[in-house]
Amino acid sequence: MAKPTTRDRLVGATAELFRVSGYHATSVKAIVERAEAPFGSMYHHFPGGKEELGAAAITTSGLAYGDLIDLFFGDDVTDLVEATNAFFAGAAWTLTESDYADACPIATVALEVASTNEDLRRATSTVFDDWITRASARFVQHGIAPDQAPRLARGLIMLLEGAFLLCRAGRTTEPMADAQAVAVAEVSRLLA
Amino acid sequence: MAKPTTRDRLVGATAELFRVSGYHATSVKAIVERAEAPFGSMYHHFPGGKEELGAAAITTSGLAYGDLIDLFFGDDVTDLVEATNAFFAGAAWTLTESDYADACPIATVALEVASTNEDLRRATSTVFDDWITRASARFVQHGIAPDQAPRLARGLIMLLEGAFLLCRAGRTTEPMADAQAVAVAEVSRLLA
DNA sequence: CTTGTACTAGAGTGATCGCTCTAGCAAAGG
DNA sequence: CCTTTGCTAGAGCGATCACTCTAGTACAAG
Repeated sequence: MAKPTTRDRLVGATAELFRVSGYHATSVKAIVERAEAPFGSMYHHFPGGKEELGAAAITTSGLAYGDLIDLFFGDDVTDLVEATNAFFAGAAWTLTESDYADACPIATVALEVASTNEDLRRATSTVFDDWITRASARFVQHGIAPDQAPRLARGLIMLLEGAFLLCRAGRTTEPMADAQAVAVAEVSRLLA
Repeated sequence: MAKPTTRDRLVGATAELFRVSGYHATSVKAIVERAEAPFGSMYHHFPGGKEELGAAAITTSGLAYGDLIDLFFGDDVTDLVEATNAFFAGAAWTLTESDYADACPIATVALEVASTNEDLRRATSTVFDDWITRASARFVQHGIAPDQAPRLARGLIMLLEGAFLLCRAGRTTEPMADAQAVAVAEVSRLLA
């Protein structure tokens, strides 16, 4: 497989560092080192500096993460409850496999910039909206009433994000299991 | 009312800045300026520097925030569903009143330090555990089965934290209303 | 070939970071 | 009175921050 372009490596390295440490704890120097890119190249590809690169990383990694929604709730799903169980179980598995480092790619940054950087805040908001739109469509496809689907989508995402927070803070997957139980109950209720 | 001690003002100022900007975007200089404290006093009261002051701010503001649980789910509550509605409605009101700045006092910091600073991670974990313990006791008091209370407590906290994230990112309280609906459904289910 | 464009490469910039250090002040104990 | 203790006060430290600047390289167009 060919080596990705310098620009792609920069975006990828930024996304990885954002996920673990957030925006302000990630230095430009650390990004270019991880990306094995020269310092000057970063400001060539992203004249807007760290902020522009950060926005690209949020959007790219956020939308890529959204692909998991189509993966877990795709066309071949026959039982929405079962898919929901698999979705949360997968999140728990990823957490333990990565020693609680690999959770939501944008949540940390989203909270950091929500009140302090309007451009980055909008980038995170766009990603969340994308997830909700995609999940809603999938839920309708699998039997949820159209007027209830966005509520369910937001509910599951909020449970997942809250579970990521508690799991990472406590270094345990117990909250994820509880989130899964609440999510399944809600899905079942709206299917009935 | 008497002016709080320098130490208390430092902790309070740190907590306020953490809530809006998180750990790494909050500088020691900004803290002492907001606290109207001399620079040297900070290192007298907190020889461990920013990290020790940060841990104190997390613990103090976290436990104070937990008092809201006893406020909303206290002895005088007769209808747990109604109390749950009031709890989430109060969170939504606080968000709009503060222009989406005043949400969870420790969530941003918790995600920032979860994988990078073990002492601070433990401080955030202790706060979350305190909330869950207190909420569980209140839920049992109001009719939830003891073996289900911790799950419900975690569920509501995760919904609240997830809602804070989506509300702040999107500058809307719509997710909080959806979280409220899911929470009420879950409370009702476990009361039946 | 020459020229132009896209990109690589890293030394060097001022600003700000967390923190250390010394000096001085206020009140209590003898 | 004098000394001690707890705290105030801020100048100054090295390190690191995001970023700028100049120079060099690779390659396509003409």
